[in-house]
Amino acid sequence: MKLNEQQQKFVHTWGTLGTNWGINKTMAQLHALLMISEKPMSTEQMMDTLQISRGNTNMNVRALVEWGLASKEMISGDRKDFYSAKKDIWVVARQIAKQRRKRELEPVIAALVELKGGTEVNRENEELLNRVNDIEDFALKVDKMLEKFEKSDENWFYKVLLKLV
Amino acid sequence: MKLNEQQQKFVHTWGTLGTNWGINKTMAQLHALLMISEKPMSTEQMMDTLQISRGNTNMNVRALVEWGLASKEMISGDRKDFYSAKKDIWVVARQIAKQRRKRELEPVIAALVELKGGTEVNRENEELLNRVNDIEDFALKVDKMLEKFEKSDENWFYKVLLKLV
DNA sequence: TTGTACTTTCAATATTTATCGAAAATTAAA
DNA sequence: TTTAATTTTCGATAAATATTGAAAGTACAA
Repeated sequence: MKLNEQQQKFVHTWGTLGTNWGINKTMAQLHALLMISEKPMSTEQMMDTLQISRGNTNMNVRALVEWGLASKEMISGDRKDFYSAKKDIWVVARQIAKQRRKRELEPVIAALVELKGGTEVNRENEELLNRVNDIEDFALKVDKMLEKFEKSDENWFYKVLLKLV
Repeated sequence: MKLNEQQQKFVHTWGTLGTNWGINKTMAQLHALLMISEKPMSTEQMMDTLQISRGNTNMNVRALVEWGLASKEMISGDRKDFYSAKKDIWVVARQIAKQRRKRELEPVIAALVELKGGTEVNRENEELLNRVNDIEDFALKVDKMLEKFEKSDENWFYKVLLKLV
């Protein structure tokens, strides 16, 4: 697939954004590419278009599948695997929220709970316990919110926004 | 400042968390340390406690100040600079939201707007324009939400949560 | 089976990011 | 001023992360 100038810019921009969000460039660029491609793409096509290696393509496209942002497709009459992306940004946002909750929030909550369990309540640990309690409380709230978001739709989000603003 | 076992664990945990959130380990550990310290700390004390170099300490403590997560304090009779952290987790969360909005969201919105501006509306770019519009729309909504969050307090957040869940 | 098209793995390499430590710059007391 | 204490900068180095490319693995048609 040969990209025109605007399409290249988009892929590039999305790649940079990914970097800022802790997603690696290749993964984000593959995602961008699949989002603007009308047909599912093969590994070869993706390698060609983005000028990256086979291994890199394979690893990152599978990461996308694991994140629920792309899916493997079979095209009859062809032995290759093809991939396409979820194009609905709300679905994408929810999948990302899900991953981040799992990877960034849950471990902290677990760690804080464990920390509290082993901490003696005395003058020396007072400040520590205050901090841990506050953070845990906050983390649990954010966790709940994300959980809700994961299960909701665009319409819900829009309503919430109206209430807030 | 000599940390007891629990305090060390806390600093360590917060450091790991920071890493997952794209904040470097030292910055997060310094923040944790200042959060559980009852008194403001000097560069020396922080270096000692965390076993890190002067340069590293200086750079990261200044990053904390820049993020609004710590502040410089003068202690009369001492020439050194001392630092202390915001201890209210709500304040901390809001400051982080502010930074992330500025660094991760605003550049995307700008890039998308620019991209749209230079894109010819034709069959070839149809998919691209759809994606860009959707993403822009979503990004603007999130941006609004974060903006609101930045200006609100714990109580507001709690109310919102009640409505949602 | 065997050969072929395709996918996956992984050690080597490159790139990016964080950290150190010593020199330079700044600040404030003498 | 001069001097000493302290902070900041920055090139060198280390650590972490991403990417390559070739070899190994898999699946499927003949």
